[in-house]
Order: sequence, then structure tokens, then C-alpha cells
Amino acid sequence: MPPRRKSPSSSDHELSTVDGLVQLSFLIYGALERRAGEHDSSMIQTRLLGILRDRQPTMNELAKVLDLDKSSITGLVDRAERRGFVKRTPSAVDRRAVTVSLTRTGRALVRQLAADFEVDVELILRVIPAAERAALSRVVSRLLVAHAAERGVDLFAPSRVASDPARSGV
Amino acid sequence: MPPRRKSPSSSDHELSTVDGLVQLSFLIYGALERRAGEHDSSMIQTRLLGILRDRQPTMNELAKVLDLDKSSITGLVDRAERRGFVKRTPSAVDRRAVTVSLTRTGRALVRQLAADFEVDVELILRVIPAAERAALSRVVSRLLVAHAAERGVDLFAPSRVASDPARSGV
DNA sequence: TGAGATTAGTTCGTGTCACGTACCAATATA
DNA sequence: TATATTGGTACGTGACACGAACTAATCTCA
Repeated sequence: MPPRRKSPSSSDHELSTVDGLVQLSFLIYGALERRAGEHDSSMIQTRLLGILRDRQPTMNELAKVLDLDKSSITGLVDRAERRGFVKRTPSAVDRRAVTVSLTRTGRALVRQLAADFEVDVELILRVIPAAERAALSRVVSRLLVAHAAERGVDLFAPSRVASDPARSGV
Repeated sequence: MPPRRKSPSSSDHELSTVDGLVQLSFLIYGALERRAGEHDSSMIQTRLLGILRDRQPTMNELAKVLDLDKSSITGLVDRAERRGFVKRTPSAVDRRAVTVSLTRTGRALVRQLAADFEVDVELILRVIPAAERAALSRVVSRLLVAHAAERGVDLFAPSRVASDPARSGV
């Protein structure tokens, strides 16, 4: 688990890779959480909206993508629906199923959140020169692509069905 | 919020910096959460234990470091104490205050968690060559140091009082 | 085709976690 | 010393997650 205080003996001005990545992750995760909070939203609500930006999954598909029990999805969508961000629509193909999609309000919120958050990340990145940002971006991309590939997922496969839980980039 | 599905037009095999960093954050955050779960622990419980590895803060100091309301700390520590990971000790200097510290059991748990998690991060990193890992580590370090410095914190200042909330590297 | 298995979703009870308010005891300040 | 502040807890509320039990729809295959 996360960064311990630096021991006095360790060589200065370079964190261990593990500690560095963890701190960075918390930094970014925290920024997103803070932005969500500004709109009285939680991390999980925000992830839900993020997923719905380009999909209209069923409850079951949401459970897979978010890696939650389907009973958790009921409550999650209930609360989002109660606040007017999301709506349920009976599935056209399966009368048991329900598809979830953004309302106009929900779309506006997620757009605003994405924009706010992008500012944060760019502020975080601005402290290093452009060349290093580019290097960081490149390495992170490779890391993610390789990691995804290792688990049999091609991050850049041409197109995907809405139910593909592997592309859970949220 | 986070990574949207890649639009078909966008140039392939490189995610945007923002998307990449967010995905990476979720990957690492998720790994830690999963490890915590294996020990029936939550993220916040794990963070608590992590903080206590090298500090014996008061309840109030914990509230600052974890950025939670002090009333939340009561419950958090209650639950950790009930499970035998943590203990409360009356402060020697202030009879209102209580210091929190790890029990032997708690220390064993946090050590195990840290070891498990380190394996995960190293597995994640292993998919890219050593040279890239080094580059990543270097850039991330610079980023964090610069970011900390910008907010008036020196990540590598010699020593710190236990109550310093700025060094909340957890 | 029709009985039984599977799947989609909800409901309900339980536990964690976070908050704000109210409160007590101890300490600090005027 | 009277008052204000601080450290911590208690209590009520709401979000969130889980598993078990349940209904309705769909699938399977004998």
C-alpha cells in the first residue's frame, strides 16, 4: 500500500517507481473525486455517467463494467434517476432487460465534469516541460496497451458491442 | 469524467494524456482496493493502517491527514479497533487527546498488504521494458516533486512532525 | 411443445463509511 | 476565573455495496 514517509537514508529526489505511481494515482483520483463533489456527485455516480457518455447498457452490463453486484446497480441507477441524470428504458429486444441512458441534464453534467477535470489534470501536468509530458503520455500509453494486450484485450480494436465488459476504461 | 471509448477517427495506439493517466490511476487504485479486499479490508481502512506504519497520530491529526470529518474518524478507528488492528492510547501531553497506533496484528496486516500490492504494481510495470520504466519513474518523480513544491511542500524535507497534514502521501 | 433451468432485474436486510449537530471534558485565553 | 476553543464521542441520516430471496421473461432440449 501507499507511500510511506521517506526514510532518511533513501537516496533523495527520486521516489521509488511504486511509490511514485501510487502517489500520482491518488493525486488524479482525488482530483476527480473533488470535482465530482463540487457537483454533489460521488465517484461511483461519476463513473456511471462517464460510461453512459457513449453507451446505453443494460443493468447487467453496467454491473459487469463497474464490477459491482447487480443489486448494487439497482440502487446506483435509482439514485441517479431520482436526481434526473439518467433514465431507464425497456429493452427492445429482451422484455426482461432495461437499458440505461443519460438524460439531457445528465449529459450536461458529465460534460461539465469532464471539462473541469481536464483542467485539473492539465494543471498537474503543467509543472513539467512539454517534452516530459509527451514522454509520460507515451510511456503510459504503452503501459496500458501492453497491459490490456496481456489480458487479451486490444484497447484499439475497431469497434465493440455495447456489452463488452473488457473495455471498461472507466 | 474518465476515458471515453476511443472515437474511430482518433489516431490509434496513443491515448490522450488525460485518458491515459486516468486509466492508469484506476488501474493502480483498483489493484490496491482488490488487495485490501482479499484481507476483508476497505480502501479507507488500508489507508489508515498505511498512515500508522510510521506515525502515532491523534484522532484530530488523522482527520487532517485523511481529510475527513473528525466524527468520521471515530467510527473508522472504532471498526479498526474492533478488528484488533489498531489501539487507542490516552495522550501523554493532552488529557483530551487520544493517540492511535497499530497493534501487532495490524502491523502484520499492513506489511502483508504492502508486499502484495508491490507485486501488483511491479507486474503492471513489467509489460514495458526497463528503460521505459526508468523513464516513467523519472518523469513521475519530477512531476510529484514539482507539484508538491508548487504548493509549498518539499517532498524531501529532512524531517516532519507527526501532525504535518501536508505530507499526506497516503 | 412444454417442463425445468437460466437470466434480468428488484427488494430486503446488513454492514461500512461519511456527514452534521449536539454534547462533554480538558485546555487555552482574556 | 469566566469564557472560548479544542479533542473526542454519540446520534441520526444518507450513499453505497453485498448476498439471499423473489418475479418475470427467455432459453434449452427431451
